[in-house]
Amino acid sequence: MKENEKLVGRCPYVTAQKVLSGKWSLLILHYISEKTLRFNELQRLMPDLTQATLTRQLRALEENGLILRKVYHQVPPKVEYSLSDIGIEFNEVLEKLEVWGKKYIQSHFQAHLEPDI
Amino acid sequence: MKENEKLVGRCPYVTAQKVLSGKWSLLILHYISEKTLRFNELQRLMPDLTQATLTRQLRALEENGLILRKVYHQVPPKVEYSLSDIGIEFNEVLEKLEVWGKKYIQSHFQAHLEPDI
DNA sequence: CTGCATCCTAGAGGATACTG
DNA sequence: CAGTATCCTCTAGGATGCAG
Repeated sequence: MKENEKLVGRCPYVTAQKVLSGKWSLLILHYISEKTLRFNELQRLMPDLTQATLTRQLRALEENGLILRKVYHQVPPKVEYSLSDIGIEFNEVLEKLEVWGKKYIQSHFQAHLEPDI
Repeated sequence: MKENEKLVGRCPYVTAQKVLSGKWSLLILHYISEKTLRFNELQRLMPDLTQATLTRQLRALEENGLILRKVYHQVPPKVEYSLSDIGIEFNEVLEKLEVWGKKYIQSHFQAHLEPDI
C-alpha cells in the first residue's frame, strides 16, 4: 500500500490516483465545482455518506490542496467549501470524466433506471 | 464500503470512481493506451507492482470492460492486453488528467526531481 | 451547524512460494 | 511466461455517540 509513494510527485498518473483515491472525491469535487457549498448542503446532496466520512473526505481534499475551507466564526458555525486554483483546473478532467462516465454507463447498464444524480 | 453501490450505474462520477479505484489503474491504462502490451512488458514498465497485484489489477480492469485480454495458446504462453472500445474513449480523460497531474506536481512538489516516468 | 473520537469490518494490496 | 495460492497487514470508510 506504500510502494507507489516514490512515484507521487513524479508521475502525474500515480499522483492523480493518490489525490483522487477517496471514494467520494470525484462527486464532491463535482458538486463544489458548481457552487461554493456549506457542510450541510453537501450532506443533503450526498445522503449516502455519513458525517464522519464526509468530514474525512473534505479534510483529505483540503490537505491535498484541491479545495478551500472558509470558517465563519459565528454561532451557529458556518463553513464554506470551494475549489482552490488547482481544483478549478481539475474541472477539465471532470468534464471529460462525466462524458466518459455516461458513455460507460450506457454501454454497461442497459436497464432503464432513474435519471442521474 | 458498500453504500455507494446504488449509485454505480447511475451517477457517472461514482461509477468512474469505482472503475478506477485500483491503485495502479490509471498508470496501467496509460501504458496500454500507447501500445498493446504483454504481461511481462507491463511488469518491466512498473517494477513497483508485484506479479500478484498486477494480475489482480488487470483482472479488475478486464471485468470492468476497460481492457481486452488475448491469450495465445502456445508454449511458453503469451498474453496481450489492449484497450477495449470504452477503454479507448477513456483516453480523453487520460489526456486531461496528465496535463492536470503535471500542473499539480509543479505547484505542490517544487523540489528538483528526476524526470517523469 | 459542524464537526471529532471511537470502534469495527471488509477488502486492497504487498510478500512469497509454487505451477502448467 | 503468465499466472495461481496463501498469508498478512493496513487503512478507508461505515456506525454511533459526544461536543463547542
